Parts: sequence; C-alpha cells; structure tokens
Amino acid sequence: MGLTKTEIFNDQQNEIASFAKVIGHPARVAILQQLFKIDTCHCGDLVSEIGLAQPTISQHLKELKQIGLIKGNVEGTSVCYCIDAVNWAKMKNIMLQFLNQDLPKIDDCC
Amino acid sequence: MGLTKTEIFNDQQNEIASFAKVIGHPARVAILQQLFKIDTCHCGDLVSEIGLAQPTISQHLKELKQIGLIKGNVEGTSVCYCIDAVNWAKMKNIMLQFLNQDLPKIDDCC
DNA sequence: TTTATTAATTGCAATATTACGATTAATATT
DNA sequence: AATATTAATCGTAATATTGCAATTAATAAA
Repeated sequence: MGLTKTEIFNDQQNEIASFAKVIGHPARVAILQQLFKIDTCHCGDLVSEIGLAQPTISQHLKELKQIGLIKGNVEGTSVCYCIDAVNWAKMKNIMLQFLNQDLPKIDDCC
Repeated sequence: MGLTKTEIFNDQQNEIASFAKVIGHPARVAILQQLFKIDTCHCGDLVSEIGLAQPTISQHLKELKQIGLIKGNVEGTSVCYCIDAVNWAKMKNIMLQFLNQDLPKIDDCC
C-alpha cells in the first residue's frame, strides 16, 4: 500500500537498499560527482552546474546529508558542502560486499 | 513535477542512477541475495522465503528482469529465475567506478 | 476435457518522490 | 536600520512506487 515493509527484511538488506535508493537519482549522482571533482562547493554552484532549481537542489542535498554521505559547513550566508569521507567509505564497503557476491557456477537457469 | 529530468544528465549518470534505483528496495535486494545463494529458484519459492504476496514478488522480478540483472526460463507451469552473470558484471563495473572515486585530500569542508 | 498449479496481469488505494514558485531565515554589506 | 545574498522551508501539482485482491494465462495432471 505505497509503503515499503522494511520490518520483514534484515538490517543489512534495508541498509543496502537505503544507500542504493539515495544514489538512485541522477541529480544526486551528479552532485556527488561534482563534490568529488572540486572537493567543496556551495548550493548555488550546484544549481548553475546541474540546471535544476535551487529548492530542488537543496532538497537533494538534504537527502544526501540525511543519510550521511555529505556534510555542510555554514560560511556566512553560504553553506559549504563536501563528501563525508568516513561515511562514504562505510557505504562503499557495504555496497562492495553486496556487489562482490560470488556468481553461481552455472551461467544458465535450471 | 513528479518526473525526473533525465535529459539534463549524461548517460553515465542516468545509468548509475537506474541501477542504484533497482537495488534501492529491500525486497529486490533479498531476491538477488536468494538467487546468489541457491543459484536458481521459482517465483513461489521467493514468495514463501520473503513473505510478500505473489503479485508483489512478480512485480519486483519484472523490474529486475527489465534492467537485465536476472533472467527467467519457463519450465512448464513454473518459471526458473537466475542472475544474469554478464549483465551483473557490467552493472558491477559501472557501480565500482562510481564508488571508487578518489576522496578529496582534505577531509573537511572549506 | 476437467481440474490443479504456477506466475503474470489488471485495477486500485495508499504513500512517496520530484520539481518548483513563493516565502522565510540568517547573515553580510551598505 | 535598510538592503542584498544565500540557502532552507513550505505548499502544491504531477507522477511514481509499493502492495495486494481478483483475475487471467499457460501448462500439467487427472
């Protein structure tokens, strides 16, 4: 009924899905790539770089911050965003573990 | 307005987001893990294993099949699903490239 | 041919997401 | 104090997602 039944899955499954979900929008992929490229930047920079309205970018930044992949420092009237290295590494390990599962020996079904 | 502006992003960004989006639900994570664990299985097995209704599992299988991560073989009245090894490897490479981006030298913002 | 089994499809309700205009909040500058 | 700058928040419209009951489709078994 429109809401995910998280309670029937284990913590690992929910965590993998949560991280993947946040990465599952091209605007957030673009924001993360830009932060990797230029280390730090402001919301306004991302607005002009990406081409979505300021409230939209702000909303995507909020989601990235909420899950811990980025952090923001207030600098006067501006806010400086950057990758949260520790949490990025944590997320990366969780995703790598999932992606690196051993493929079955037999390539085809049944 | 409710729809992602894919046209303002490049192919790589859209592809990363598409793969991540499909993995961004715990039921699909669970389905993939189960297929890795037991190599092949039927829709009914996943229904009893995961605990969602049959139409719901069927819908998730459809999404996984649509993006190419799994394939299904018809076997009488049953369908045998398995990981699509080639496409899984392709997806993995795309995601690894994104996850392995070099972290900035300075850990903190600005 | 009738019945059983299995999975896809349809239709629907509830909720979530995406995007943006308008406004607000907070700080700088004049 | 008045004004400018920057980003967050609010409100809203459009669309997407999640989940399931009911049904349908397809094959197997009797």
